[in-house]
Amino acid sequence: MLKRTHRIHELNNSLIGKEVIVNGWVDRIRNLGGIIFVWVRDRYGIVQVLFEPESPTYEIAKKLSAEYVVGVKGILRERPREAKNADLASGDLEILATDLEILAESKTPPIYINREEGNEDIRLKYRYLDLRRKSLQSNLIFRHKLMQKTREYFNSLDFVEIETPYLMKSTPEGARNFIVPSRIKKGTFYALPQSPQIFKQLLMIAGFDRYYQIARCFRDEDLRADRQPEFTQIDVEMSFVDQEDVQKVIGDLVKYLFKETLGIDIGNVPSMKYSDAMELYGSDKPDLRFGMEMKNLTDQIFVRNLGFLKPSEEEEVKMIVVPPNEVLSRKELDGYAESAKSFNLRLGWAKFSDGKFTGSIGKLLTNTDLGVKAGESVLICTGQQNNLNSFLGKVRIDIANKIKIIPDRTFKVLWINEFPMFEWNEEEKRFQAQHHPFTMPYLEDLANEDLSKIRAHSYDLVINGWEMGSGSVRIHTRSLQEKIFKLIGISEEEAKRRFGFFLEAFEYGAPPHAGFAIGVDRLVSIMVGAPSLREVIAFPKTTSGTDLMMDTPSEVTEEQLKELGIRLEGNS
RNA sequence: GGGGACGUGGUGCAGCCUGGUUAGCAUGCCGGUCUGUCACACCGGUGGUCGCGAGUUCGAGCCUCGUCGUCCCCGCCA
Repeated sequence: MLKRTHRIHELNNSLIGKEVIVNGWVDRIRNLGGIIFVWVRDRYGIVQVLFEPESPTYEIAKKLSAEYVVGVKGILRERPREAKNADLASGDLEILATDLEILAESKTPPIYINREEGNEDIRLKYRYLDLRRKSLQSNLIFRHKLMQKTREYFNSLDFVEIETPYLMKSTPEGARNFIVPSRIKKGTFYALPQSPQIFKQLLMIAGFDRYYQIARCFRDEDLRADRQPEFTQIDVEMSFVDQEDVQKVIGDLVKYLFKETLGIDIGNVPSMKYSDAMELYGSDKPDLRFGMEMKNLTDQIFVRNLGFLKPSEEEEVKMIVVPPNEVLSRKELDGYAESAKSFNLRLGWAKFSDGKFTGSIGKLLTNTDLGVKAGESVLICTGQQNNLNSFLGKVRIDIANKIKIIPDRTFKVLWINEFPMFEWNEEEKRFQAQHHPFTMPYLEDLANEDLSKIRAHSYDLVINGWEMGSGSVRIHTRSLQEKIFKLIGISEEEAKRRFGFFLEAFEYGAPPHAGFAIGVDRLVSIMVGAPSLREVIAFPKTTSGTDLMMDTPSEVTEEQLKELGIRLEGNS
């Protein structure tokens, strides 16, 4: 075998005149009749190889086709001045072939390796070919670098990386678990972890003090562009710390990662209260790359005269101001008013130009009340607070996308603090933990009769409108943990049955602790500008949770089922 | 669970609204000409169960219904 002497990026001017061997895949062939140019590609780059008719390799070279694997021996030389290619890193050089070995042939590939096109189902079916593409390779290499920098960062702060089990116990609340049947104890099941939450808390109780892990997590829920059934988290837990300490460590990590991988200084990460985020942006993950914050007009006198927009006692009135643009048509603005109705909201709009307002509520407005600039439009919406916030929050983002005011390659990172401890589950008619039931509530709020008013020491990291991770201060006493279980309707017996070991652990000296977890897939996606998580995962699943390459999930044999003591319903 | 978009030679798309003769374009692939190309060029050729099933019709890639798959969204995802 012609074994390589150099990887392609290592070829440079100092090697001109020397004999080199490269290994790689045939990327492109240009056969000019008398002379054949072949681009050979490896992980590091592309180099042009030249086959001349006089060479004994010429006849072999004629057999080459796309994606053949080759070893090429030849003399590295400078290209003639007029034949240099500035688009190629090795464009000043070429290899004059003296020997060629075909290491593997290839069928005509079903996707083009060197073009950014192709339907995703075919790309996923032939993922090993898709992964030959530059964009995917650089995404995965970026991801590798980010994980290495993460380890470097935590190691330097005396964190210990500890693995936790993938076969564990089903947890209450939250996402559906993937279930794994036990063969040895028929009729019983493991669950794959939604996160290593309980284990990392136990590690704190064990005294490890500072733990991290780059951990796989599993959630059996419906998928989206930003959700895979298995995903990776940078999981962190610390003892003898408060919220600020954790945010400092994580904030510095994110800052370090941006600096080390992209060379971007994101500055220190600012904080915002959950209630402010909802009030200003209608979202607990606000995108701060652009303005258009919501303005609350409820207490302004003039809204009493806004006709159908006049608020009732329990309603609010909010406005967003849209910068001058040529994009938003009357029809589109009317469209927002129309969709507002389906959320039990009332919306009117007007554009300010030539000193007056035009539009659905133009006649009702004066600029002494609003103070907008020429060319700006306003959308004013009235209704029940929660609906109003989430609706206008979505409209804000929708409009910003349409009028293209969201800057590219900009990263706005922030903390959202003081989340509500509980949220109402309408289906089950009970409160449940908004973060998870191990979260420390604000103790001064606990006396509150209205559970929705109790704040939690939980916090999210948000980048550009994406939830990038979340964490909390944890409960570390049995009595408080039991109290929280009770509040969310987990009975004492159930708590004991499912978490007895955990509650017991609190009785043997549990230190105050807090932690966080960052979604690696999302972080990498946003940093490389990938439109979907599938672009930063080597072997992702489709939105229906299947792997098109392996064709799984798939059936198992009768024998396998029998061993597990499982019988399928129906005739399958 | 619900809504929407898409499914046509190996690949990417057009054709569907308004049903009618050999399903078109690009690229790939095969053959030929060509000694400085770089998405080489030029000439010739090859390649299609129009996702699958049913229905309407004299006739379906096109209309209808169902079904499967991919993608996006809502629910869901502590």
